[in-house]
Amino acid sequence: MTSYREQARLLRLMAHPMRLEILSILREADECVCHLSAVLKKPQPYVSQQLAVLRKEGLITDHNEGTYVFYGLADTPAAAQAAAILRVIAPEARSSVAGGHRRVAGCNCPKCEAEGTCSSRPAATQASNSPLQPERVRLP
Amino acid sequence: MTSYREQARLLRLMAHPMRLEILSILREADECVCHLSAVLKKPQPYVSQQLAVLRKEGLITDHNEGTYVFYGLADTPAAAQAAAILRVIAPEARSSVAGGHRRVAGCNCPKCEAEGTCSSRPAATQASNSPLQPERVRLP
DNA sequence: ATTGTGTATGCAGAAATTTCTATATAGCGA
DNA sequence: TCGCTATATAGAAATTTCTGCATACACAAT
Repeated sequence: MTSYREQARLLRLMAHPMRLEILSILREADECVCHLSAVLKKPQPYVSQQLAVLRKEGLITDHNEGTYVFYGLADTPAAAQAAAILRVIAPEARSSVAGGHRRVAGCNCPKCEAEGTCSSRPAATQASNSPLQPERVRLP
Repeated sequence: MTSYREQARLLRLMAHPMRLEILSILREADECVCHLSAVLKKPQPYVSQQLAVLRKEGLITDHNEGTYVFYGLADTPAAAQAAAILRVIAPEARSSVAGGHRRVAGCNCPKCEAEGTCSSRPAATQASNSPLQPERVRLP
Protein backbone atom coordinates (compact mmCIF):
# COMPACT_ATOMS: atom_id res chain seq x y z
CA MET A 1 0.00 0.00 0.00
CA THR A 2 1.31 3.35 -0.94
CA SER A 3 1.68 5.88 1.81
CA TYR A 4 -0.02 9.22 1.90
CA ARG A 5 3.34 10.80 1.28
CA GLU A 6 3.78 8.95 -2.00
CA GLN A 7 0.21 9.58 -3.06
CA ALA A 8 0.60 13.26 -2.30
CA ARG A 9 3.78 13.24 -4.35
CA LEU A 10 1.96 12.04 -7.41
CA LEU A 11 -0.83 14.52 -6.88
CA ARG A 12 1.63 17.33 -6.51
CA LEU A 13 3.13 16.49 -9.86
CA MET A 14 -0.30 16.94 -11.39
CA ALA A 15 -1.27 19.93 -9.25
CA HIS A 16 0.16 22.38 -11.74
CA PRO A 17 -1.78 23.87 -14.65
CA MET A 18 0.98 23.35 -17.18
CA ARG A 19 1.90 19.84 -16.15
CA LEU A 20 -1.76 18.97 -15.97
CA GLU A 21 -2.34 20.21 -19.48
CA ILE A 22 0.77 18.43 -20.71
CA LEU A 23 -0.42 15.16 -19.25
CA SER A 24 -3.85 15.79 -20.68
CA ILE A 25 -2.37 16.25 -24.14
CA LEU A 26 -0.03 13.28 -23.90
CA ARG A 27 -2.93 11.14 -22.74
CA GLU A 28 -4.26 11.27 -26.27
CA ALA A 29 -1.10 11.12 -28.33
CA ASP A 30 2.66 11.42 -28.18
CA GLU A 31 3.89 14.88 -29.00
CA CYS A 32 7.22 16.57 -29.49
CA VAL A 33 8.50 19.40 -27.36
CA CYS A 34 8.03 22.09 -29.95
CA HIS A 35 4.44 21.00 -30.41
CA LEU A 36 3.73 21.29 -26.71
CA SER A 37 5.51 24.60 -26.60
CA ALA A 38 3.30 25.91 -29.39
CA VAL A 39 0.07 24.55 -27.95
CA LEU A 40 0.76 25.78 -24.43
CA LYS A 41 2.10 29.09 -25.69
CA LYS A 42 5.06 28.80 -23.39
CA PRO A 43 8.78 29.12 -24.11
CA GLN A 44 10.48 25.86 -24.96
CA PRO A 45 12.90 25.78 -22.01
CA TYR A 46 9.98 26.13 -19.68
CA VAL A 47 8.11 23.25 -21.29
CA SER A 48 11.27 21.18 -21.32
CA GLN A 49 11.68 21.75 -17.64
CA GLN A 50 8.18 20.62 -16.81
CA LEU A 51 8.67 17.60 -19.03
CA ALA A 52 11.87 16.83 -17.15
CA VAL A 53 9.96 16.92 -13.87
CA LEU A 54 7.38 14.47 -15.16
CA ARG A 55 10.02 12.28 -16.76
CA LYS A 56 12.11 12.12 -13.60
CA GLU A 57 9.11 10.77 -11.72
CA GLY A 58 8.37 8.16 -14.33
CA LEU A 59 5.11 9.58 -15.55
CA ILE A 60 6.24 10.11 -19.11
CA THR A 61 8.89 8.72 -21.42
CA ASP A 62 10.68 10.16 -24.41
CA HIS A 63 12.01 8.80 -27.66
CA ASN A 64 13.94 10.55 -30.38
CA GLU A 65 12.94 10.92 -33.99
CA GLY A 66 15.76 12.74 -35.63
CA THR A 67 16.23 16.00 -33.82
CA TYR A 68 12.75 15.83 -32.41
CA VAL A 69 11.99 14.31 -29.04
CA PHE A 70 8.55 12.88 -28.59
CA TYR A 71 7.01 12.44 -25.19
CA GLY A 72 4.22 10.13 -24.13
CA LEU A 73 2.66 8.63 -21.04
CA ALA A 74 4.92 6.00 -19.53
CA ASP A 75 3.94 2.41 -18.85
CA THR A 76 4.23 2.61 -15.09
CA PRO A 77 1.78 2.27 -12.20
CA ALA A 78 2.23 5.95 -11.41
CA ALA A 79 1.35 6.92 -14.97
CA ALA A 80 -1.66 4.64 -14.88
CA GLN A 81 -2.86 6.35 -11.71
CA ALA A 82 -2.28 9.72 -13.29
CA ALA A 83 -4.35 8.70 -16.28
CA ALA A 84 -7.11 7.49 -13.99
CA ILE A 85 -7.12 10.80 -12.16
CA LEU A 86 -7.24 12.63 -15.46
CA ARG A 87 -10.30 10.64 -16.42
CA VAL A 88 -11.91 11.69 -13.16
CA ILE A 89 -11.27 15.40 -13.37
CA ALA A 90 -11.65 15.69 -17.15
CA PRO A 91 -13.63 12.81 -18.59
CA GLU A 92 -14.11 14.45 -21.95
CA ALA A 93 -11.44 14.38 -24.58
CA ARG A 94 -9.38 17.49 -24.75
CA SER A 95 -8.84 18.14 -28.40
CA SER A 96 -11.54 18.69 -30.95
CA VAL A 97 -10.04 15.99 -33.12
CA ALA A 98 -10.85 13.09 -30.86
CA GLY A 99 -8.01 10.81 -29.92
CA GLY A 100 -5.59 12.26 -32.38
CA HIS A 101 -2.88 14.70 -33.08
CA ARG A 102 -3.83 18.30 -33.52
CA ARG A 103 -1.80 20.29 -35.91
CA VAL A 104 -0.62 23.55 -34.51
CA ALA A 105 1.00 26.59 -35.99
CA GLY A 106 4.54 27.05 -34.82
CA CYS A 107 5.46 23.39 -34.75
CA ASN A 108 7.51 22.02 -37.63
CA CYS A 109 7.73 18.43 -36.54
CA PRO A 110 7.04 15.75 -39.16
CA LYS A 111 3.84 14.81 -37.39
CA CYS A 112 2.48 18.30 -37.89
CA GLU A 113 3.82 18.67 -41.40
CA ALA A 114 2.25 15.40 -42.48
CA GLU A 115 -1.23 16.82 -42.06
CA GLY A 116 -1.83 18.93 -45.07
CA THR A 117 -5.44 19.79 -44.41
CA CYS A 118 -4.96 22.47 -41.84
CA SER A 119 -7.33 25.39 -41.67
CA SER A 120 -4.83 27.98 -40.65
CA ARG A 121 -1.52 28.29 -42.38
CA PRO A 122 1.40 28.85 -40.05
CA ALA A 123 2.54 31.94 -41.90
CA ALA A 124 -0.71 33.73 -41.32
CA THR A 125 -0.91 33.26 -37.60
CA GLN A 126 2.68 32.95 -36.57
CA ALA A 127 3.32 36.63 -36.09
CA SER A 128 0.60 37.15 -33.55
CA ASN A 129 0.31 33.67 -32.23
CA SER A 130 3.72 32.91 -30.78
CA PRO A 131 5.55 35.95 -29.55
CA LEU A 132 7.29 33.89 -26.90
CA GLN A 133 9.55 31.95 -29.19
CA PRO A 134 12.27 33.88 -30.94
CA GLU A 135 10.86 34.17 -34.38
CA ARG A 136 12.75 32.61 -37.20
CA VAL A 137 11.64 34.19 -40.38
CA ARG A 138 12.93 32.63 -43.53
CA LEU A 139 13.61 35.18 -46.21
CA PRO A 140 13.29 34.01 -49.81
CA MET B 1 -15.81 23.11 -18.33
CA THR B 2 -13.37 23.63 -15.56
CA SER B 3 -10.03 25.07 -16.53
CA TYR B 4 -6.71 23.45 -15.88
CA ARG B 5 -6.05 26.14 -13.31
CA GLU B 6 -9.12 25.16 -11.31
CA GLN B 7 -8.40 21.49 -11.65
CA ALA B 8 -4.83 22.04 -10.53
CA ARG B 9 -6.17 23.99 -7.58
CA LEU B 10 -8.20 21.05 -6.41
CA LEU B 11 -5.28 18.70 -6.89
CA ARG B 12 -2.97 20.95 -4.97
CA LEU B 13 -5.36 20.87 -2.03
CA MET B 14 -5.04 17.12 -2.01
CA ALA B 15 -1.33 17.06 -2.79
CA HIS B 16 -0.43 17.21 0.86
CA PRO B 17 0.03 14.16 3.10
CA MET B 18 -1.91 15.58 6.03
CA ARG B 19 -4.78 16.97 4.01
CA LEU B 20 -4.91 13.76 2.02
CA GLU B 21 -5.17 11.69 5.17
CA ILE B 22 -7.77 14.05 6.61
CA LEU B 23 -9.91 13.71 3.51
CA SER B 24 -9.39 9.98 3.60
CA ILE B 25 -10.67 9.85 7.17
CA LEU B 26 -13.61 12.17 6.56
CA ARG B 27 -14.57 10.12 3.54
CA GLU B 28 -15.72 7.42 5.92
CA ALA B 29 -17.22 9.41 8.75
CA ASP B 30 -17.50 12.87 10.23
CA GLU B 31 -14.95 13.53 12.91
CA CYS B 32 -14.18 16.29 15.37
CA VAL B 33 -10.96 18.23 15.44
CA CYS B 34 -9.61 16.61 18.57
CA HIS B 35 -10.20 13.23 17.04
CA LEU B 36 -8.27 14.11 13.91
CA SER B 37 -5.54 15.64 16.01
CA ALA B 38 -5.20 12.42 17.97
CA VAL B 39 -5.30 10.15 14.93
CA LEU B 40 -2.83 12.19 12.94
CA LYS B 41 -0.59 12.75 15.95
CA LYS B 42 -0.34 16.43 15.14
CA PRO B 43 -0.97 19.48 17.32
CA GLN B 44 -4.50 20.82 17.19
CA PRO B 45 -3.62 24.23 15.70
CA TYR B 46 -1.90 22.50 12.84
CA VAL B 47 -4.88 20.26 12.14
CA SER B 48 -7.24 23.20 12.44
CA GLN B 49 -5.21 25.10 9.93
CA GLN B 50 -5.34 22.32 7.37
CA LEU B 51 -9.05 21.95 7.99
CA ALA B 52 -9.46 25.66 7.38
CA VAL B 53 -7.72 25.31 4.04
CA LEU B 54 -10.05 22.54 2.97
CA ARG B 55 -13.09 24.33 4.34
CA LYS B 56 -12.25 27.57 2.57
CA GLU B 57 -12.19 25.72 -0.74
CA GLY B 58 -15.51 24.05 -0.10
CA LEU B 59 -14.22 20.51 0.20
CA ILE B 60 -15.42 19.99 3.75
CA THR B 61 -18.06 21.48 6.01
CA ASP B 62 -18.31 21.79 9.76
CA HIS B 63 -21.13 21.63 12.26
CA ASN B 64 -21.03 22.22 15.98
CA GLU B 65 -22.07 19.78 18.65
CA GLY B 66 -21.62 21.61 21.88
CA THR B 67 -18.04 22.72 22.04
CA TYR B 68 -16.99 20.14 19.52
CA VAL B 69 -16.76 20.88 15.83
CA PHE B 70 -17.29 17.99 13.51
CA TYR B 71 -16.02 18.03 9.96
CA GLY B 72 -17.19 16.04 7.01
CA LEU B 73 -16.99 15.99 3.25
CA ALA B 74 -19.06 18.76 1.74
CA ASP B 75 -21.85 18.31 -0.77
CA THR B 76 -20.15 20.16 -3.60
CA PRO B 77 -18.87 19.16 -7.04
CA ALA B 78 -15.32 19.76 -5.87
CA ALA B 79 -15.78 17.44 -2.91
CA ALA B 80 -17.30 14.82 -5.17
CA GLN B 81 -14.28 15.04 -7.44
CA ALA B 82 -11.99 14.77 -4.44
CA ALA B 83 -13.81 11.66 -3.30
CA ALA B 84 -13.52 10.19 -6.77
CA ILE B 85 -9.80 10.85 -6.79
CA LEU B 86 -9.48 9.26 -3.37
CA ARG B 87 -11.18 6.16 -4.70
CA VAL B 88 -8.65 6.07 -7.51
CA ILE B 89 -5.51 6.41 -5.45
CA ALA B 90 -6.75 4.46 -2.43
CA PRO B 91 -9.60 2.16 -3.34
CA GLU B 92 -9.51 0.23 -0.09
CA ALA B 93 -11.10 1.54 3.06
CA ARG B 94 -8.74 3.22 5.41
CA SER B 95 -9.81 2.13 8.86
CA SER B 96 -10.04 -1.41 10.12
CA VAL B 97 -13.63 -0.84 11.18
CA ALA B 98 -15.12 -0.46 7.75
CA GLY B 99 -17.20 2.61 7.15
CA GLY B 100 -17.24 3.65 10.76
CA HIS B 101 -15.77 5.68 13.48
CA ARG B 102 -12.58 4.52 15.09
CA ARG B 103 -12.16 5.33 18.71
CA VAL B 104 -8.85 6.82 19.54
CA ALA B 105 -7.09 7.57 22.79
CA GLY B 106 -6.72 11.26 23.40
CA CYS B 107 -10.10 12.27 22.02
CA ASN B 108 -12.88 12.94 24.49
CA CYS B 109 -15.64 13.72 22.07
CA PRO B 110 -19.03 12.09 22.69
CA LYS B 111 -18.58 9.95 19.59
CA CYS B 112 -15.47 8.42 21.05
CA GLU B 113 -16.88 8.17 24.57
CA ALA B 114 -19.93 6.36 23.31
CA GLU B 115 -17.85 3.35 22.35
CA GLY B 116 -17.08 1.60 25.56
CA THR B 117 -14.95 -1.21 24.25
CA CYS B 118 -11.65 0.49 23.83
CA SER B 119 -8.37 -1.10 24.61
CA SER B 120 -6.70 1.89 26.16
CA ARG B 121 -8.84 4.16 28.23
CA PRO B 122 -7.17 7.43 29.15
CA ALA B 123 -7.09 7.54 32.93
CA ALA B 124 -7.09 11.28 33.43
CA THR B 125 -9.96 12.01 31.11
CA GLN B 126 -12.82 12.44 33.51
CA ALA B 127 -13.63 15.78 31.98
CA SER B 128 -17.38 15.38 31.65
CA ASN B 129 -17.75 17.61 28.70
CA SER B 130 -20.46 15.95 26.72
CA PRO B 131 -23.61 18.06 26.81
CA LEU B 132 -25.37 15.83 24.32
CA GLN B 133 -24.72 12.62 26.13
CA PRO B 134 -26.60 12.25 29.43
CA GLU B 135 -24.36 9.39 30.47
CA ARG B 136 -21.32 11.16 31.73
CA VAL B 137 -18.32 9.49 33.17
CA ARG B 138 -18.26 11.08 36.53
CA LEU B 139 -16.11 10.39 39.50
CA PRO B 140 -17.80 10.58 42.90
C1' DA C 1 -16.60 36.41 36.97
C1' DT C 2 -13.41 32.73 36.50
C1' DT C 3 -11.77 28.47 34.99
C1' DG C 4 -11.33 24.84 31.77
C1' DT C 5 -11.81 22.73 27.33
C1' DG C 6 -12.14 22.63 22.39
C1' DT C 7 -11.19 25.26 18.40
C1' DA C 8 -9.61 29.13 15.30
C1' DT C 9 -6.36 32.45 13.70
C1' DG C 10 -2.24 35.36 12.99
C1' DC C 11 2.52 35.47 12.32
C1' DA C 12 7.41 34.53 11.19
C1' DG C 13 11.16 31.89 9.52
C1' DA C 14 12.14 28.07 6.62
C1' DA C 15 11.52 25.51 2.65
C1' DA C 16 9.73 24.59 -1.73
C1' DT C 17 7.91 25.99 -6.17
C1' DT C 18 7.33 28.77 -10.22
C1' DT C 19 9.13 31.04 -14.04
C1' DC C 20 12.41 33.38 -16.57
C1' DT C 21 17.07 34.19 -18.96
C1' DA C 22 21.18 32.54 -20.64
C1' DT C 23 23.70 28.96 -22.23
C1' DA C 24 24.99 24.15 -23.53
C1' DT C 25 24.35 19.85 -26.24
C1' DA C 26 23.07 17.09 -30.18
C1' DG C 27 21.42 15.79 -34.78
C1' DC C 28 20.80 17.01 -39.65
C1' DG C 29 21.88 19.02 -44.12
C1' DA C 30 24.87 21.87 -47.24
C1' DT D 1 33.50 21.39 -41.54
C1' DC D 2 29.67 25.07 -40.57
C1' DG D 3 25.16 26.72 -39.74
C1' DC D 4 20.54 25.73 -38.30
C1' DT D 5 17.16 23.70 -35.46
C1' DA D 6 15.38 21.11 -31.48
C1' DT D 7 16.06 20.22 -26.89
C1' DA D 8 18.27 20.24 -22.24
C1' DT D 9 20.16 22.37 -18.30
C1' DA D 10 21.92 25.80 -14.96
C1' DG D 11 21.16 29.67 -12.22
C1' DA D 12 18.51 33.02 -9.99
C1' DA D 13 14.72 35.99 -8.62
C1' DA D 14 9.98 36.24 -7.32
C1' DT D 15 6.37 34.04 -5.22
C1' DT D 16 4.06 30.66 -2.65
C1' DT D 17 3.62 27.18 0.77
C1' DC D 18 4.74 24.76 4.98
C1' DT D 19 4.81 24.47 9.88
C1' DG D 20 5.52 25.51 14.65
C1' DC D 21 4.12 28.65 18.07
C1' DA D 22 1.53 32.03 20.69
C1' DT D 23 -2.61 33.67 21.39
C1' DA D 24 -7.54 34.72 20.72
C1' DC D 25 -12.23 33.05 20.65
C1' DA D 26 -16.52 30.35 22.06
C1' DC D 27 -18.87 28.04 25.23
C1' DA D 28 -20.02 25.37 29.38
C1' DA D 29 -19.39 24.57 34.20
C1' DT D 30 -17.94 26.20 38.42
